[in-house]
Amino acid sequence: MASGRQKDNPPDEAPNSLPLIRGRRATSYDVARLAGVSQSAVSRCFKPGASVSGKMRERVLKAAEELEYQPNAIARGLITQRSNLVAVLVSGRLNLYYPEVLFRLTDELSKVGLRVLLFTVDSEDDAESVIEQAWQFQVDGLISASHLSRAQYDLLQKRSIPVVFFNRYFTDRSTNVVYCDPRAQVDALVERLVEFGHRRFGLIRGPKDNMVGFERIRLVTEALQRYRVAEIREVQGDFTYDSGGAALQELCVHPATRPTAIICANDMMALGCMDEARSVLELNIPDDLSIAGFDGIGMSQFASYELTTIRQPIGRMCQAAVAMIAARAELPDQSNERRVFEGAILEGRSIAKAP
Amino acid sequence: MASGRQKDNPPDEAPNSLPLIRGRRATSYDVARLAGVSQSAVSRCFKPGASVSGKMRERVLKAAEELEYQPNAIARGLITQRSNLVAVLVSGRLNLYYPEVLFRLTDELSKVGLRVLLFTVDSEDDAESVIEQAWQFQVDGLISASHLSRAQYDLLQKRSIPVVFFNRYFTDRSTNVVYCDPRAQVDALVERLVEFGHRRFGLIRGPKDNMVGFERIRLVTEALQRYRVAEIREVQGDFTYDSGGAALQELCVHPATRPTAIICANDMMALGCMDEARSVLELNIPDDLSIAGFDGIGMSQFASYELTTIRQPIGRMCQAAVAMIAARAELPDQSNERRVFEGAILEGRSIAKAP
DNA sequence: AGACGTATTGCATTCGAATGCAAACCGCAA
DNA sequence: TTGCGGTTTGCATTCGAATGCAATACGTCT
Repeated sequence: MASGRQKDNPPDEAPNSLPLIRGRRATSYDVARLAGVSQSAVSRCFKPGASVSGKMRERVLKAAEELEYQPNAIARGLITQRSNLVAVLVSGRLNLYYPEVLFRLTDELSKVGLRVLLFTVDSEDDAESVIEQAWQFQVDGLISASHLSRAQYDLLQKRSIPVVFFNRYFTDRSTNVVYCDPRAQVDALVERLVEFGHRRFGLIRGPKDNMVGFERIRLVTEALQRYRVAEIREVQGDFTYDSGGAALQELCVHPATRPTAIICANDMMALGCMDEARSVLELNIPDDLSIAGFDGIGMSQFASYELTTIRQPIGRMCQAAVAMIAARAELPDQSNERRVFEGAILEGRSIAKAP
Repeated sequence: MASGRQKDNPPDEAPNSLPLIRGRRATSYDVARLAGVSQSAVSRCFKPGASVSGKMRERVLKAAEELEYQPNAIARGLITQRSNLVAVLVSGRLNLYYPEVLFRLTDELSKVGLRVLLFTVDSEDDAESVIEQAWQFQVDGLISASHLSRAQYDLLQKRSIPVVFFNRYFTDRSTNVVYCDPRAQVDALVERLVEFGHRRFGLIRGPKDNMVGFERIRLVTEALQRYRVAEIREVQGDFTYDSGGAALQELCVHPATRPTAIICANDMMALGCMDEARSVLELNIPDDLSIAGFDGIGMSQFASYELTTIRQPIGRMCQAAVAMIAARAELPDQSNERRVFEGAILEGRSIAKAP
């Protein structure tokens, strides 16, 4: 009775019937029947390293091919408790930095047999529901390139879903992190600007809740203080192009004492800044105003900008993130890891001697 | 024996134990036990529109909350034959147009309870394996914003996976398509340029295998012929920034007879073109050379470019694509649908009177 | 109270693949 | 031939939720 799955179906049409049996996809039972073996045998033939004789494997694979059988990932996930899905969270506001990361992550993940369940997150509420979704789908791990609250992270921990943060972290929690530390390059950049004679600096921050942006500006500030630069004006941006232009206006309300060098927490704002400087304030970059950014996004190197910026080694960072999540999908209880990468200065033409 | 799932487990610790029972997630059985009802009752409480009394629903939901129970999407998918996953295929080469589409699609899909299984596709071989993957995961549908071969499409058809093409289609197959037809805008644009006195045109094509790029250039050519413009030079690009610059060089090998107006099959190439014109050929845009593009990507409106371009109503197109795929996930056997959207001219400052 | 109709609930089975265990098989040596 | 060790194979069960069907509870009317 319980064993009766094999051939107590209503008398079939031809045994070697069409690939799609009555519109349904072929199952391991169909293959087993056609090959004249048990369902378990079929299953084993698709599991690398299982104990199967050559003869058997051959017969099964032939039958499988004939029926166009592919193991059902859903059923497999149910029994193995591994979905082979990784949730990837990216911020939706179009930062042009995220897509690059996202595509790289996707490629790397697929190399190790993991699929991307994509979520865009724009607010903490979004993140809330994303976590529920990810949980429902039994994801094997989660890579977050967007903001998560501590409570949300703790929830993931409790549910033992491995998490890797991409370019963000908590100061008061140990987590898996892939991170780019631009310290050395910030120093070099600031030294360079100071040597160029800049004494009045403008800094454009990222959104308040963003660690990376905050950290970048902090490093710049510290470096400037080391060089005894006193005139530092900071204004708030939100990583978007428009906010870069607006921030520049704010920095230049008193034209006489405006900064001669501006460092933006990301490239996108730097571009906004350059455009605003040229087209509205009618300043020459870099002769009248030096501008630098962070990230090294593709368009920062377009001929119109040639921005000097501190680039992240995105490719290697994505590889690292995937390696970390894959390892933890395999063996969930590994200790947290923190991989820090160096940045690199991308020499553009957006900085020069102070006017 | 067969019924023995309910309480023949080894004697449990406390019945109202921790949310994660021995590290495992709570199942509907756990909830049922805690609430003192059957598993089916729990299932029904999570199915909208099922027949459940208020009393029961209350008890179950309370128990579920206590155990932090969420239905397991994998198990549900197995039995219902619906995964609630939609495969989204985008081209990986960084076109800056895809990310925008991708994020929009993701948002819209999540509104109707569908999740995105993301795949990047750079070659036909990629597509091959993507289709296998999608099939393994029993996706409820597939939205393709990248190239698929006819054979691949036919395979999806045979497996009765609903497919919606985004901005591409076959001329010899009926498919579900969401598409932007820029005909009217192309006419208007060409008329405008001709009125501006342009007589020598350069056209920069997209990659050979791309329908949309081809179609755009075809429409432009036809419009130009209608206006009796004879001097049309076409060169090949591949949608990237760099190829735009290279194409411009090609068009200007004989400076004396170079085009005075250039239309590019997408914005990205138009930007490359503008930059090349300004920084290498030292031409003024738009006074020496008019340039126009297609897409209306965000950066085409940056102050450095202010490109005149034909925009796609991406938002509405994504909504349409999602509506189509959602409907077909629900009822697979609907006839194919073809939704065509109008473009819109985005007035920039990149075109002017012929020199 | 009894009869009937409707709204709830539970039982048992199902989806498709993986796997522990036992049975069957093979080869080889005694 | 028998016996032993190792390899293949199959049996039966499992994962977690959904659902057709039968059984029960509940309410209403006579």
